[in-house]
Amino acid sequence: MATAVDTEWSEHALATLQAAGLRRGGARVVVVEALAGHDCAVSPLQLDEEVPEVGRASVYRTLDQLEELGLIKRIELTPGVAAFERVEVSGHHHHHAVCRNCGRTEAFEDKALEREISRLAKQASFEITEHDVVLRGLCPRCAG
Amino acid sequence: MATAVDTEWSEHALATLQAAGLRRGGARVVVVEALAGHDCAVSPLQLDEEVPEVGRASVYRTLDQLEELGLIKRIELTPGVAAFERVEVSGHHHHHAVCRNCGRTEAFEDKALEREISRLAKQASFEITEHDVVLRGLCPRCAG
DNA sequence: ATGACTGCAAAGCCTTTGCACGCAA
DNA sequence: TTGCGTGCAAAGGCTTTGCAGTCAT
Repeated sequence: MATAVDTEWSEHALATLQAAGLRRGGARVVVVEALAGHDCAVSPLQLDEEVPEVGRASVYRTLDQLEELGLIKRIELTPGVAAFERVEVSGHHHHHAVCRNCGRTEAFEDKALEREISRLAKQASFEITEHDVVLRGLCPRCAG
Repeated sequence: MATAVDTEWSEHALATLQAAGLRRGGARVVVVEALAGHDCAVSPLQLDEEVPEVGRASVYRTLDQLEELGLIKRIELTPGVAAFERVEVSGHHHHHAVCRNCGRTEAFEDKALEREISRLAKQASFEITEHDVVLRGLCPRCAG
């Protein structure tokens, strides 16, 4: 998980937007690049603070479009607060543990878990395309 | 999974509320009984419609208290819409598949999945007490 | 030139809060 | 009797929508 800006993703995202017939508008590009700098979930309002030059409505509109195109994924780690994460082209992804006291999160990956989930996805009557796993409890600091 | 009212749960819930020093107020009892009649997630507004005699604020307040006491669990199946489910004393529970087109949900249980999750919970640095798994995709009807 | 894109401000929705009355204990 | 519990209405917070000007193509 790189801490640097994910240029591979942002280029892919901008290309996909373009392929979908959307213009490379200023606000759109700025939001995509802001997202490229986050390795984990960001809320729309956080993002809006990071890019004061972009109107809040445009941040929300861009997030909608990116989600629609499968470039980002929506998750809700804290009740009532939406958050978005990049979807890597590789399919590589992680899940989260969230502290119910302070909201701190920890990301984790697990192959065995993914295997069970693919198995379930296949046996479900739905055509499953994504999944979320969230573990909740107390972080080391809050558990004292 | 019974389709009848879960009186075991509602009695346990009312007893727990009482043990927590809360009074057996009219609105509280009505909301608990309404919850006892749902086997899967219900939203606060749905619940409020079912019990017109109870003020909306009381529905929300009661849900907060029940969640606080671990008698119900909050999940978000649809973006921006909270939903609550009873927590069975037995610990027995299910997860959900949600249609991203029509919102229809399907509940499922899986022992192997639960095993993987307990394993992860143990190895995490957090003290994990609960977890959610949501599968998303298209239901048979929407997948056509 | 043309219509998509943007920012701003207003409107919407769900949820929470304030307050005075009513009821459980 | 006491103060918790409740309903109503107002306030809050996040998100969406309308509209007129601007910019990408």
